[in-house]
Amino acid sequence: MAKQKQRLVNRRAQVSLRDVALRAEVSESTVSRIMRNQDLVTEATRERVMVAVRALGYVPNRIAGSLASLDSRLVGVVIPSLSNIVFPEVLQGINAGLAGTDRQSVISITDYDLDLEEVVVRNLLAWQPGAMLIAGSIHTETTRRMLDQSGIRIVEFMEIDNAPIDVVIGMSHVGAGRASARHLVARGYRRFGYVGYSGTADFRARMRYEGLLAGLAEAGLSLEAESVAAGQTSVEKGRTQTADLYGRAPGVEVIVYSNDDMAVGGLFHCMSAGISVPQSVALFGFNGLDIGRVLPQPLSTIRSNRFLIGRKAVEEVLSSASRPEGGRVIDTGFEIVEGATA
Amino acid sequence: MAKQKQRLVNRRAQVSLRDVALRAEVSESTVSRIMRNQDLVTEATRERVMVAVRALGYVPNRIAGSLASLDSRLVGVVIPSLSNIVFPEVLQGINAGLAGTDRQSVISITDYDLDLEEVVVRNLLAWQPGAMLIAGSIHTETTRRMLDQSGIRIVEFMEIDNAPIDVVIGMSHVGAGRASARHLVARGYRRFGYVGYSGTADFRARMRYEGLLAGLAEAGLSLEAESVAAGQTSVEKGRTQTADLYGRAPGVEVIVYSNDDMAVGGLFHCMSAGISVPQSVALFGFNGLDIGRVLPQPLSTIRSNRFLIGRKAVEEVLSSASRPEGGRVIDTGFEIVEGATA
DNA sequence: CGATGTGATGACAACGCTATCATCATGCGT
DNA sequence: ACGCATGATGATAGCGTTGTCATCACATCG
Repeated sequence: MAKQKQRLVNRRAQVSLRDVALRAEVSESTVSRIMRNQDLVTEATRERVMVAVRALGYVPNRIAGSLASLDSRLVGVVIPSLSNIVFPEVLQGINAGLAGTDRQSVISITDYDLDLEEVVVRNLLAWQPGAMLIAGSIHTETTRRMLDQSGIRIVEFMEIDNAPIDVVIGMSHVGAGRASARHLVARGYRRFGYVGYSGTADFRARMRYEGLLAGLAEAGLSLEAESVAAGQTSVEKGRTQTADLYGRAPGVEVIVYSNDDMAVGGLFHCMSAGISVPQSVALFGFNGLDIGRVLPQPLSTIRSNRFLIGRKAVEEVLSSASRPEGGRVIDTGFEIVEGATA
Repeated sequence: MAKQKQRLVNRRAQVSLRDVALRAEVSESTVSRIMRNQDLVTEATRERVMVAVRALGYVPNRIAGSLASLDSRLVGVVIPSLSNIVFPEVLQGINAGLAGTDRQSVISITDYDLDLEEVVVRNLLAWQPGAMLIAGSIHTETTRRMLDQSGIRIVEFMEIDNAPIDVVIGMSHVGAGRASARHLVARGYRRFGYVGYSGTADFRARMRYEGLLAGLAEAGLSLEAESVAAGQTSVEKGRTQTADLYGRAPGVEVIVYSNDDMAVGGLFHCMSAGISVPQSVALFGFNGLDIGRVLPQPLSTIRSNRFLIGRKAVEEVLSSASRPEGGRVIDTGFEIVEGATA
């Protein structure tokens, strides 16, 4: 006689496959097939089962399904922030790529903190995602190892300045910084200023900054002044830092910004302070945000394509379950937007 | 003799609890306890197990864990869009509320489509979330029933103009529309124009619009002209629709916008076209976005608090696992921002 | 007319954990 | 020395699905 263990309480709560099967007088297998739209089921049976499904308000349990099939149909997404508009834009691209598939994204935020990123990646990996999309290619050693050893597809997106674990998608930020310098030097500017925000956390902003310096150095130039704010990017900081920098170094001919947010703030400062742009001082941003295009004076900047990056990242992981030999680099490029501020 | 079924391939892939237990020469129970930080384990044993965990690179499988414990520790989030900045702002609040807890949000986008919302809610419910946060309180009958019958905590956020399933958090958009009208009438404006975007999809914009009409009616007034663009909100549309409306009805004294994006576009149009604001025409927005504050001319608008809405929504569902009797309405209010454009 | 598909359904063991109960030393009071 | 908490660990039955094979009723064909 088998020993019977009895639970104190019945842990089962929800309507399950079994309930539907009992009600429709078929096996659980049949209900399962119908719920997954597999064929091989008679129309009459399907109808009978669906009646039971509707009557009971049955909703399949994907947690159980994922465990049984060893496939969660989840895609992990890791981004540093939601307050910088570029990341929601990437998310839109990811969303567009996932639309119509049966995959679901799970998003986590790192606040530009590599240690938090490590925690977040571990927690996401625990959900057995089929792929992981992560912003940037600078991680802790442990994060890299976890991602690598997971065996799933990994896309590092935004910048392509470093070696990939699997695939990187984006543009060269060092290249963009250098391109800014060359472009502005070619237009005759010689006295440069820089306005940015806390350089330590945002590696891409730092890469652009370094590309800028390198580009200036090629022409035998360097920055005359810079003003960097702490914390996250904002239009307001662009405004205050521009006031600060231009007050200290009114001789600069052009100010290069870490990004468009800051540059827009700079333009607003100039408009308010009666500083003519680009005659008295020229302004140059980065990102190519929509807002820059519709300003009274269109912003001169470099456009990257965040939506495309997100969509291509998804396309890449959906295209194959295995990693390409030796990694892959997908350059989505960038484009100088002439504008009217430089 | 027991019949032995053999799988064609070994479906097991990952390092599991069993592997760790074997290596550390303890039972699976003990490893499980340690991974969940339960006490009752000797320090020596814990150390031995952790060595094995690290050696094997073991990552717990939350799908299996959730199934066994009947608790996914997931919070479903449903929003209409990522391209309207207010939703990422709510997400930030949600993220802040969830930080430090062991819950993880899962986000889905509806594109302002109630049928898609239904699909998305069903798919999210399949993940057995412990709570669901959903933008708006207008849903299909089926969506409402699914949410209601799920038994989990449901927060409908953004507007509080309708009856809750469980809890609603936000502000009255009809009230905000009416407040705009009263405020502007009190300031002496009589000839009103309206600029917005496709009213059918964004119910909140429509509520504000109707509140505006109601407020104007109180003063015996009505809209002299309106210009509504199709599709999603953008600064650019604000600009083009303003040009359209002001061209057709140059006599309007004030233009009320569906939101700040559009209003900023309107201001840019006026700046470019040399229309003095607010002398020739006044502009009034809605949302209280950061950008409005730092414009050369601060935007007059109504501020809502999206971050707060997100954070409070999370606090509410974390505070209790059961729904309050008869529902609950949490008003986060709104505030008229005087600005310089009206 | 029996062999042989073929299409529809059922049975049941995984999947990797957690909850629950069982077990087994120890220490302690009496 | 004995009974009994107490603390640490083990054994095992689920959790709600899916994958795989088995079964069974018919139709088809040479």
